[in-house]
Formats: sequence, structure tokens, C-alpha cells
Amino acid sequence: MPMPQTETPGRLQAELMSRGLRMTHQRRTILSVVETAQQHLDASQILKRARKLDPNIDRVTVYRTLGLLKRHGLVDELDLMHLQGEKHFYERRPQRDHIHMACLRCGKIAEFESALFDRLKGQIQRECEFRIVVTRLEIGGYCKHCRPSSAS
Amino acid sequence: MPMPQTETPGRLQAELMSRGLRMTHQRRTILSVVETAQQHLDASQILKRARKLDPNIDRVTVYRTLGLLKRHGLVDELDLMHLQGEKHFYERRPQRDHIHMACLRCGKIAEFESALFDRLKGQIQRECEFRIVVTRLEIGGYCKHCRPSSAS
DNA sequence: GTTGTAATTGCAACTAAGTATCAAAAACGT
DNA sequence: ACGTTTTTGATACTTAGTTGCAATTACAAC
Repeated sequence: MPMPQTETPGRLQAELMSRGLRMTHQRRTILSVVETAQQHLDASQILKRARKLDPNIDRVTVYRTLGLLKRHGLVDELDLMHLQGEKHFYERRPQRDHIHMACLRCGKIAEFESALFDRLKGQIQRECEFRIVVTRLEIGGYCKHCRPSSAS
Repeated sequence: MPMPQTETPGRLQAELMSRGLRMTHQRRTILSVVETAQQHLDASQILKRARKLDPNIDRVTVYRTLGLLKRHGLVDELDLMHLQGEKHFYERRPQRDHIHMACLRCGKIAEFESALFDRLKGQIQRECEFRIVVTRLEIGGYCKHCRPSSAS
């Protein structure tokens, strides 16, 4: 998951506050976990990390905060092709949508941005008269290290 | 969900048998439910319909059969943006991939095929050296009937 | 058709992910 | 500092899906 050094720390906090939401200690903690994550985390991983910073945080609060972030379009929810059970993973919504590719053999997740994807979204908005709010393009297959021609 | 009249009934059955799998009465029943579905069904809807044909079918068998169909690439699993809980929906894999658009207000699901999408997949296979097995592009937003400029 | 074996099923118990309720606690405008 | 409103944590619950295993069934070989 890209984690550019230029990313403003605390941006999620600022966004939520500007929307008039109360900034509690728990929310700040959970947001900082999400913001500083180097990989895609699921709810229980987020809880575990949040508890290192504030041991009293409840998992319900994690679910509620993730729901809040989703509703405000600040994080995206991913399945990552359900390679590891039915978990959902979360990432800050990037400035430009990207595609997630999950290797069915080694489990590695790759990301990819594409002008064709942007054009496809434009086509959908125009031709289907559909106002896009959120997109999720996940692809399962074999990465270059896992695709001998014999790949099953 | 498109259900062309030209679709061969029993095609899923034939596919599974040609792969050397045993064709049990339960599997035949579940496959016929999936094949004749006019909408996207979730596991419990599939169970309910299968039980109308064979009241003794167990939900475990439904899950197992869906897993089998997924592994063989004969059905695709969809979230439909989780508009109705955490269910998964299933559809026969179409000949050409399509995009699912879920209206966040009225819940309607639309489908869309696009040459740009096909090109995007080609780009990914080439530039990322990634052999695509399955794709899932889901879009949440507002359909033309639900997008007054005031849509929240 | 019968037989033998391996795959499949149904049952029951289980896990895992997420949600609802509600009293107690905390945020934050005044 | 006060008071209202929001948020939290605890508990209990729901829903989706899985596991283990004995009983049953498919189907290939005869």
C-alpha cells in the first residue's frame, strides 16, 4: 500500500473534525492506526494496534469508527479476493482510485493505477447516467513469480 | 441479471461432470437453481430454492457446492457493495466480464459490459505480468432515478 | 447387476465477523 | 464549569460460513 512521506499526518482527523464530528481519544487512536498502516489491515488487526496505544479500546468502537470513515468516504473497504477468510481490509481512500491484484498462490497484493480505469469510470458515468461514489476493482490471478505455464 | 434463452440448460452440470466430479442429486438441484436464477442470489436464497426441489438439502451442501463452482471458475461471487449486510451473491460466470453498479439509494443493481474494461484487463496482464483468473468490478453510486443534484 | 472404494452428504457443534441495546462517560459550545 | 448531545464499553446477540465425522451415495470394475 503506498504510504507517501508527503501524506499529511492527521489528515483523517482533520477531515472528520471539519465535518463537525467529535474527536475522541479513541477515534484519534484508531485514525492514527489507519493512517500509518503500511499494509492493508482488517478490523481485528486495527483493534490490536489501537490497543497498543490505548488498551481500553473496544472492538465495537473500531467497527463503529470504520463505519464512520466508510460513510464519509475516507477509507475504502476491500475483500482482497477473500484469500484469508471473510475479513474486510481497509485503506485510506487514495486521491486516484487503484486496482488491487491478489495472487491466488502467494497471496501478495499489488496495486495499479491506470488511465484506462479512469476512462472506464467516465464512460460509466456518461453512458449509464450513474453517479459514481465508490469503486472497487479486485483481480485474482497469478503474479509474475507464481505463474509458471503450469500454474493450476 | 441476463438470462439469455440461448443458454444451454444443464451447462454447469455438464462442465462439472467433464471435470470428473460426481454428480449427485443435491448438486444437480443446486446447480439448476443457480442456472435458472433471474437475479443474484445469496447462499440462503439458493438453499431455500433448492429445498423446494429437495427438502432434505442441507445448507452445508450449498456452501460446499458454491465453493466447488467458485474453484472451478463456473460462478462468480459478488458483494454488490454490501447494500444488504455481509451476504455474498452468486452468478454464473458470463462469457464476457461485466461491471456491477449498485445504487446506494434504491439498491438496484445494473450491469455493464465495456470494451474499455476488456482493454484495461489486457493492460494489466501485459504491464503487470499478472495472469488474470477472476475479476470483480463493483461500483457504488446513484442511478439516474436516484441522483437529484441534491443526492447526499 | 453386484461389489468396493472413494467422494459426498447431513448433522451438530463450532468459529468468525459484525450488530443492537443501553447505562455510563466524554466532548464541546456556551 | 455547565448542560446537552454524542460516543463509548460491556454484554448479548445475529448472521455467515466452517469443521469433524459417521452414514450414505456415486460410479468404476467386475
